[in-house]
Amino acid sequence: MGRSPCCEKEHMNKGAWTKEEDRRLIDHINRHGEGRWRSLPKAAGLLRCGKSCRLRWINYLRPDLKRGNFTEEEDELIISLHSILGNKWSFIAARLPGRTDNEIKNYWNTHIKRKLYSRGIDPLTHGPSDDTRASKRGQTTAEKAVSDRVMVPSMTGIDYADESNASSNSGVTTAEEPAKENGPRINLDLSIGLPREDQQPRDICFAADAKDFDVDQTKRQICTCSSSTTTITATSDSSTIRFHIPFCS
DNA sequence: AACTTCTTCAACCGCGACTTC
DNA sequence: AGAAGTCGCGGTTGAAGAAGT
Repeated sequence: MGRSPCCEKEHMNKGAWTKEEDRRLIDHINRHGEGRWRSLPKAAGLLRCGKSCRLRWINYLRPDLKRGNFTEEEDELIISLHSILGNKWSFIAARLPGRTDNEIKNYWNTHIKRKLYSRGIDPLTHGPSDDTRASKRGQTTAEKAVSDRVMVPSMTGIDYADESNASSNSGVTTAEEPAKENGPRINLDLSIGLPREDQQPRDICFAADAKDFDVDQTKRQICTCSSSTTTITATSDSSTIRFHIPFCS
């Protein structure tokens, strides 16, 4: 069967964008808005793949982008978000207005990693630096395990409180923690979504997959929030992960 | 000045998730 | 139900400029 290519590779421009291409893309999006990336290149008269147009707009041309150096506050925010979220650059970017996931990812790899090493902190585990564990490039098994197994609510403005284990990421067991292999393996597989049309305003959906984690089925529920915030807690014998969710009015 | 090595970051690629039909 | 289309994410690449020799 196979997937059809995202675009015709032949007769397509690749590499750096020219000023004229940028102008056409900006002009088209200003007139028609974002989206419909697949058909955009033809409509805008660009010999580019739709994906390439989307990336160029999101990472470089969007008017709300904040160009320039990262501030010390942004550095620290990225570090603390990364300690919770791992390489979930899009989630991290959602908390830094004007910054893109690609920009943060590059900044992490070129600046922050080095900064953390100089502080004696392992950027992968956010624990004490241990050169024997840290790979020189790419994601370790542990890091991948964390990012693979914790699905973070796709809303901005979410605070995470982890009461499980102050020294570990969200109390999640990882491939490099075989000693805990026999303990409860946490795979909350949480998802929190915006309310559907047929739900009451300010409702949120909370679903926990109980495959690997003994979640009380009563917690699989739709929680109605009557105040400006609500807290959802999932616990096992050894761990608690709490999502504290402020709502926008 | 010429060459090499290092650093940065825009852009590409592959894949999974989601949507549409 | 499932195939096809589309979007978005995260890892990786490579060109360009900076720094070092």
